[in-house]
Amino acid sequence: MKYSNATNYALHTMVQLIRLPRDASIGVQELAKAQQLSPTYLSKILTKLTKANLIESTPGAKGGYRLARGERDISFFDVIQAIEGESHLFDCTLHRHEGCLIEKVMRDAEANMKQELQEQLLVDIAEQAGQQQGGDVK
Amino acid sequence: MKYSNATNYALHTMVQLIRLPRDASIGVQELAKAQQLSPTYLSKILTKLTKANLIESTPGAKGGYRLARGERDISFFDVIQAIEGESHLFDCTLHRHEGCLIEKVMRDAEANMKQELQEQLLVDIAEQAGQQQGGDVK
DNA sequence: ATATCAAAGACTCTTATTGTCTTTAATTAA
DNA sequence: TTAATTAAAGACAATAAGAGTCTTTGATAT
Repeated sequence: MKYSNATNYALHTMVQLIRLPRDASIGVQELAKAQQLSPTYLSKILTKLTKANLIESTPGAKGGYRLARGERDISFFDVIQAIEGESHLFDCTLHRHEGCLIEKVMRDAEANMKQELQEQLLVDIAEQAGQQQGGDVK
Repeated sequence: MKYSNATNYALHTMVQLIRLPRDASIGVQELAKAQQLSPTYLSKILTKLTKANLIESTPGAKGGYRLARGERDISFFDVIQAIEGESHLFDCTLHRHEGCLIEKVMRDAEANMKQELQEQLLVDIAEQAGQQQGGDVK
C-alpha cells in the first residue's frame, strides 16, 4: 500500500509552483530539472493537475504552468486526488456482501485521513525553509 | 493506493476464526470455502498471520488454525501489518532530501490512521449480525 | 514562418501481486 | 508402523498496474 511516484512528483511540483512569483509561468523543462525527471513524463502528471483545475497551462512561446487558484486553496488532498483518482483504499472482496462491516471500518479510517489531508495546505510547507527542491542537481 | 487482496482475505478470515468456538480449530479447506479461494493460496496468507502471532497452527489430522491470543487483543491494524508489512505509504522520491516536509505531513496522516485502526477491534464487528461470511456459496 | 510549448496517444519495460502446483514435514489414528 | 490428514515452503506462471519513452498534433508568441 503506497502512494504512486506520480503523486510524489506532483506534490513536489506543486510546491515549486506555489513558490513561484505571482503571475509567473514556468515550463516543464525547468520543473522536470528540479526532480531529475524526463519532461515528457512529468508532462503527463501536469496534465492531470491541469484537468483537476489546480494549475493552468498556456502553450506556445512564453507559455508554461502557473497556479489556477489561490495558494491557500490548495491542499495535500487536492493534489493526491488529482493523481490517484477517487478510488477507495479498501473494497470488500466478498461476493454479495453489501454492508460489509470490515469495509465500513476501513472506509471510516480512510475518510478521516483524507479529511486531515484536506486541512493541510501545501503553502504552509512551501513557506518553510529547508524545503529546497532538487537535492542533487549535477 | 489500495490495500492488497491478501489483506482483504486476511481480515475476513480473522473474523471467521474469532467467531469459532473456544479451543476449536479449523482447516484451510473450510476457511477457503467461505471466501471461495483456493486453499493453497489462503494457506500463504494464514502462514503470515501465524508468523505475526495472531493465530496458531497445528499440522496433521485434527489440526488446523485457531487464535493465538485473546480476541480483544486483535485489532484491524494487527492484521493489516501482518500482511502488508511495515512499509510507509509515502517515501520522498527526491534525492538528498532529508527532512522532507511533504513526507512529514504524509507520515503524520499515516500514523493517525494506523492509530485509529489499532483501536478498532475485529471482535467488535465479528459479534454483529449481518457480518455473515460467504455471501454466495454455491 | 518559425521557434516554443502543452496535450495526447501508442508503446515498452519493469515490478508487484495474484494465484497454482509440487514437495516436505509434522501430527493423529488405525 | 503405516496411512491419512494437514500446515509450510518454494518454484513457477499469469496478470495487472505503474513507470517511463517517443512521436505526433495543435496552440501561442515573435
